[in-house]
Amino acid sequence: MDLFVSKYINKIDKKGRVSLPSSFRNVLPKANRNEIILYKSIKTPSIEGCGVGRLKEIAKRINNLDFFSEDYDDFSTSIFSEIITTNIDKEGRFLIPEELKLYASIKSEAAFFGQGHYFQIWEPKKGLKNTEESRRRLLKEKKSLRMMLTQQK
Amino acid sequence: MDLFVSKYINKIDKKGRVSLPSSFRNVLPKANRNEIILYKSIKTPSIEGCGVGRLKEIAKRINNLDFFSEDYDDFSTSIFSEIITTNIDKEGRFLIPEELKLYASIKSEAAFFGQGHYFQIWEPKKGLKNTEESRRRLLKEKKSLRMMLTQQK
DNA sequence: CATATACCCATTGACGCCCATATAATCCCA
DNA sequence: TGGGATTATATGGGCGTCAATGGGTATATG
Repeated sequence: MDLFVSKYINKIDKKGRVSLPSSFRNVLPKANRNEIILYKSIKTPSIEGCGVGRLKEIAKRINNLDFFSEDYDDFSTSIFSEIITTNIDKEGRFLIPEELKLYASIKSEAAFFGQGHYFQIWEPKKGLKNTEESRRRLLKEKKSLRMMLTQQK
Repeated sequence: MDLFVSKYINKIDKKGRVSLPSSFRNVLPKANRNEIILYKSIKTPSIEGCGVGRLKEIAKRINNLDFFSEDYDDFSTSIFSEIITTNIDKEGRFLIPEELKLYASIKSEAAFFGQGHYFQIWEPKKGLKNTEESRRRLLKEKKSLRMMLTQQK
């Protein structure tokens, strides 16, 4: 499986280390399996992360925005200037930078949420609450969620 | 046969393992025959499952949504973070995650119901009851059922 | 020199792999 | 075509490996 899926809650130890879930590590290309990038989510108080390869994809997405719009500057500033690369140790752990932990209110535990081509890191309670709210919003339009899950190609 | 059909009731052993019915295993592509995805059914207290190929389809569809829209986040959160991949061992068994067992009230036995391109896993009694109710609902609209069953292509 | 970070080692529990058996389905040949 | 032989499926259990976690120590960096 080459997608970030499922959710995991891992502990942050005294040294600030936390294990990147094993299934997430396996999504990273074998070449750069010891490095990920992290940045503040634009829309939620969470951290987003992915392999370094995904940077190009993000750049493309932002490039597709209207160059002269306010959004363009806002997104490129918010994302690119805030990106932090982190190393993963031999045991599969990494350090969440203090600034990002503050942004996401993360203290002793980190909840990892698969998002397909990237993942999010939440303070566990906030993350679960966010999942519920997302689902509630979507269920208001049952048809679209069903379609997404059951449609045949 | 490349569809999930028929129903089976299998036991869950001490370790939590349960056999995926052989005919279901044969529906999975030989390439990814050792992995399936599971998620909570939207409309019923049951688990739905299918091969990983379907997940990639879903990923593609979500990826085509506007990256910066709220829908994008809602879909990827509700789907990717809720999906769980499980491995199938050499004997054709897999583990049903605790959270999903709770959701479906599954304890010692699991009932598998073929649903064509996917399948459902139920607590046996609930599953059979659901089948009856489904059929009863259909019979109330005999006309449409007749049409469905007798129509020639 | 002080703090932060990487590396190494250890522990625990969960999971995957292997082997075994009983029942059911299929085959195969006289 | 009957019936024994072979294969497949569902199920049980032992055991090694890996993931998550904790901690000691070396190293780097300012």
